[in-house]
Amino acid sequence: MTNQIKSEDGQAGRPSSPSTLQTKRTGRIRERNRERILAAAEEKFSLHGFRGTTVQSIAERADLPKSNVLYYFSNKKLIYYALFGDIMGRWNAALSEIKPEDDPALALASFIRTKVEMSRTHPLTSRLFAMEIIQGAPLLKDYLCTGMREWVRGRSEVIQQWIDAGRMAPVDPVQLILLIWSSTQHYADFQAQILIIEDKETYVQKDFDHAADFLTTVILRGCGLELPQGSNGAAALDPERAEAF
Amino acid sequence: MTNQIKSEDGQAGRPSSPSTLQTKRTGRIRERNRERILAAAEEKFSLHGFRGTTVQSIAERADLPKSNVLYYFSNKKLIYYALFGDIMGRWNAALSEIKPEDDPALALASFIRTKVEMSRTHPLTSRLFAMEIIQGAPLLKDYLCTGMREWVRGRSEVIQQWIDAGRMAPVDPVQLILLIWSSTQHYADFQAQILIIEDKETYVQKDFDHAADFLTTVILRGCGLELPQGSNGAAALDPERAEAF
DNA sequence: CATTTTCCTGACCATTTAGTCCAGGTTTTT
DNA sequence: AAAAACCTGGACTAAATGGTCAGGAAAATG
Repeated sequence: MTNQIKSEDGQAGRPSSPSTLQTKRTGRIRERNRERILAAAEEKFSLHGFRGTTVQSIAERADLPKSNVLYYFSNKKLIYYALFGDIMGRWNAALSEIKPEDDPALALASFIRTKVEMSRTHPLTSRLFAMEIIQGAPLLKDYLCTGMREWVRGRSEVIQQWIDAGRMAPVDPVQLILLIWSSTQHYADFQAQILIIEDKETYVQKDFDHAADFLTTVILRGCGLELPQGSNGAAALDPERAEAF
Repeated sequence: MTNQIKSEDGQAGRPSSPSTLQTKRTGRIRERNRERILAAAEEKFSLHGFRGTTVQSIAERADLPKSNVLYYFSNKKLIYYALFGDIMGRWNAALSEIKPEDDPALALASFIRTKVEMSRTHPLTSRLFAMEIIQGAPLLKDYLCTGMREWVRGRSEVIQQWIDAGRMAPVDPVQLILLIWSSTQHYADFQAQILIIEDKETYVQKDFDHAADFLTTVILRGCGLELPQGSNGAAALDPERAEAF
């Protein structure tokens, strides 16, 4: 939440409101080009990692001369840093808090669905993050040590309370979070593999829905939970056979 | 830099039977150095990807001069290729077949456990594979198209038979395989993240056992399955509370 | 308008990298 | 002991890469 990786020139006045439109016209170009560079960088870094990506290739993708890229970001590392500043903020914003009084089934289902949706809408971000972690998180280590550890601790405490209250099966909360994390992340990170296995060219919305349904069904049932009738996520289970279990 | 890579599997240079001892003595050194180079390469490639890895760094890790590395593998790509040749073979060997007459619970539990175990014993391999997939599997594409697609198809057919026979809940078999794949793979690929979250320096055997127990419990239950009494994998569930579900 | 600020870029540089070549060396096999 | 296989330091090349910089173009400002 408040945790933001630094870098990223902070407020960077967006010319959004009509009042500031005139006063803050300076920087418009800067903003636009920054975005283009970061978008290109996300693509490249997520594909080849930090070392494997050249500034030149980012520049080409952004359709700018290399000099111009280095005018905005004085070196490669700064681009990388800036990217993660954006990313972690976006993630924190997307994943809502859970509270002890929430319904466990609904809360977990929502978590799963949001995460799958993020795999769909931001696959590059997901892969970039994965790359960074696989490489030992040299850059994110600090952030993870504070931000994410807190994040996980908070959620697992709530889950533990659900368990203590007998509202779900007693499973290790941290492991549960990891399970949801990995299984959802997978749809973005291992897209290539999945597409090959399923013999498809691309994912469509339906595929993600199907995946989310499946994960919700299995994981919730695995936690001794069931979605309230009519809730989203029960579609994966064939009602004919479902009652047998 | 005194630390060098263990030759790992050792099947190569070991004079196994007296009969082959004489005939295949030539090439012993070749074999040994090949192994060393490949082990070093696996480490480096899994850390920085293909582009991000230099031949020099591989040579240093293998404690050999660069000339020697290039004497064995005339270019970088050949090292990378050779690695995957080894890897896919090892994987296929490790993951046993499943048959319709097997017990679903036991078979899935075994699959999960083997896969977690592979995350423990071959984390580098796992990460290397992950990297390759994230990058779109430029090299593995062909293999995946034949080998892995077949592999998945075979397993999912068996799972489907289990479902049709009413021996487990009706879930999408392919999705189930993906779920097991991702959740187990995760312990190797995202090791850095997990260690940070759990505030540990390294994994120990116990951690992997715990993870395997958890996954077995949740996924099996998610499939409407239960391990026969006394089987491995039930330990994660507190028996006090277990009966409530 | 003139001037100041912001933006842009081609040319340039030092370093790294993959890969070649090879002559002379060592070790192993026969 | 000869032959075959293996090893290696170093010198070299051609391409690439990260990064610098001076000076010019465009835009904002007064």
